Amino acid sequence: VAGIREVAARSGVSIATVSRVFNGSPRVSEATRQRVLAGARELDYVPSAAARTLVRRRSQLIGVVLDTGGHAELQHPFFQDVLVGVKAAVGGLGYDLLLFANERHTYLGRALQHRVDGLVMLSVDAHDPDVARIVEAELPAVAVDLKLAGAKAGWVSSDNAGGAHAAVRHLRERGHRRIATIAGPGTHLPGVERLEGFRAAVGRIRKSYVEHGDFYAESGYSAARRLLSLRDPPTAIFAASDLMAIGAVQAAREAGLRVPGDLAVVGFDDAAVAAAADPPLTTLRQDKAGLGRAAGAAVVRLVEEPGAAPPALRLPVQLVVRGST
Amino acid sequence: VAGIREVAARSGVSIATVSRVFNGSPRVSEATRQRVLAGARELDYVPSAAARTLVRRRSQLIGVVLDTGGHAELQHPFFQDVLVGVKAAVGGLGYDLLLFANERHTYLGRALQHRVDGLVMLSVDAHDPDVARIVEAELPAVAVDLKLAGAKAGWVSSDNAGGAHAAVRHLRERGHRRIATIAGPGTHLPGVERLEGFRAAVGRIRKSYVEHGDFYAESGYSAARRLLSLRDPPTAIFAASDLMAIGAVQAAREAGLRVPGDLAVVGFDDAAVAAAADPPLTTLRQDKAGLGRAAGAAVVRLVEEPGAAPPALRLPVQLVVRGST
DNA sequence: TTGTAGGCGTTATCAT
DNA sequence: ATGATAACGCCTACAA
Repeated sequence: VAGIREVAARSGVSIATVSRVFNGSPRVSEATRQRVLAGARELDYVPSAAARTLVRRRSQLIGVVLDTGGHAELQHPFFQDVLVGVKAAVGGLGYDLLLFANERHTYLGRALQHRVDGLVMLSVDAHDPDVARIVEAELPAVAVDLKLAGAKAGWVSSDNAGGAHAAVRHLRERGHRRIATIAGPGTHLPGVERLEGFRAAVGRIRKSYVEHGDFYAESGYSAARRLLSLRDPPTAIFAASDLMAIGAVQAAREAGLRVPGDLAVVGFDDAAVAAAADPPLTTLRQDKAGLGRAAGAAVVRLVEEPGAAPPALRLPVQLVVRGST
Repeated sequence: VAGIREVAARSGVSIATVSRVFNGSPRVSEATRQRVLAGARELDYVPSAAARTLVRRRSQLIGVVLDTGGHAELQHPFFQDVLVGVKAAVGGLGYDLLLFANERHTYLGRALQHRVDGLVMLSVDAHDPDVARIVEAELPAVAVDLKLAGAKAGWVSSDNAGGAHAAVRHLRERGHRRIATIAGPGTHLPGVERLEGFRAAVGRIRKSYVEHGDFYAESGYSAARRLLSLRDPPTAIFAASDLMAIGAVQAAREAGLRVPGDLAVVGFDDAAVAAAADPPLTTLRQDKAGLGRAAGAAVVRLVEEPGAAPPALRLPVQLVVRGST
């Protein structure tokens, strides 16, 4: 609880000098610098972030928004891995993370309140008016899986369409012709793009071969049940997430089908469950931590480099063939 | 970017009055209150957290420490669920979370720098001298799975011993007599307590039936291989985590054993993988979000109520019987 | 009920 | 190279 004045007194200099030392100013003699540093250490002095923020108008904080009003919010394992990446990237660059928990204000309001230098948005609705406000305010912001675009706003995402394409190609090679998909919600970029990629890859497709889910297992289960009860059921299913794929496998089993014998299933994500599932899931691996690192590094660049171009980054995805196909 | 003075000017009052309005002071007439509120809304005014922190000496921030220097830090799925709980609890009470990412200082240093009101510690080493400093400093702190004890420091954890006991009882009922365990690291409370509970439940036990792992799958795999290569191998294994249990199942399989036919396996956590695994894992369900909520609510109580007693909380654990036993 | 003014702990400008 | 000192945006006695 020692302040700059105590340190100044103890080392026999003015507070201005102490401040200079802690800000790496070259205008300090090596002798005094050492003296100040020593005094500071003895008093366990640490500059107050609040005071600094007030005068510098920068907080060295990156805000993280992580809540979809509705569903299980940050429950999906995907977010944890991305968060790990964000943390690693911004931490290395001297920033800490502010995880908004208190829901009193709009995103912009909370950001301004804490004067965060930038924002990483992990699970927000594309049509949320709050998001638009952030872009307008030109607060540095990078979204994951959402095409934020603005002077200071960018995005990072996986190659969703390419992944879907690879899934279809893989299933084709395995001899499948009747390939259906359990797509994600049309409100999310991955949902949309994986479906588009799928469509482009299969060519003309009967409408009944496209079902929708919400990325969680339960929805994959019911979607698969609908697909399997068609008069001409698919022999392969491409699910837009591993959890939905697992739900689909379960539905297949209950219908007396063997996987991959009677039905092949491909997921997306390569979440931890994928490898442990029965059978181990063939899936498209996203570089989740990589997305996080990219997002984190990008906001910081946006914050620190005046003319930096907002990111519009696509990370590659990798087909991991396991037992479900 | 509007400050309190702009709002004051716009609504024709002094900044003191604006401040009173935003702090719920009763010494403001309803008329002016409305006028001020209106003005503030028009200007999108939000009080600066930095300025507030400076004068109030409280930040409305709860710090979260989440890194074990070594291993995959917050990689384990357990932490995500706990974090969800913490976020929900503190958010509802008007606090936000500060996730330390920048590793320049000690925990205490970072806490003081940001003037966080309290700390939730999710994955720290019991012997870390930094932790001791926090306790001494009497900064409100609650740890998960670590028996922090001090005037303002407490802890929450699951009923590890009870869970281990339930696992053994369950295996006994299934007819098993040769029961081994893959314990967690002796440096972590859950590792120690689950092993103690196991020992107490089985009575005398041959030393070779106790192996150690680090909670992750790979370590469970190798531990199980050692157990299965004994001249008198166990017919059942209690693993201190689901991931290790899954590793054990894999080892059994490679040894040509069927689960649960030749070898029964019980895990701990009920992580998402448990239900999806092959076979679905019998395990002890921890209320992970509950741990987080308890920790979050407890720190806030420690912060807001001067005489509050530090928590020393044990949450119940539930046996979930599935296909692996 | 409302306003004035000092201070919270720093940084940064101007002097010296 | 170092020292005064005015902000930074807000809260809170103390006055009115």
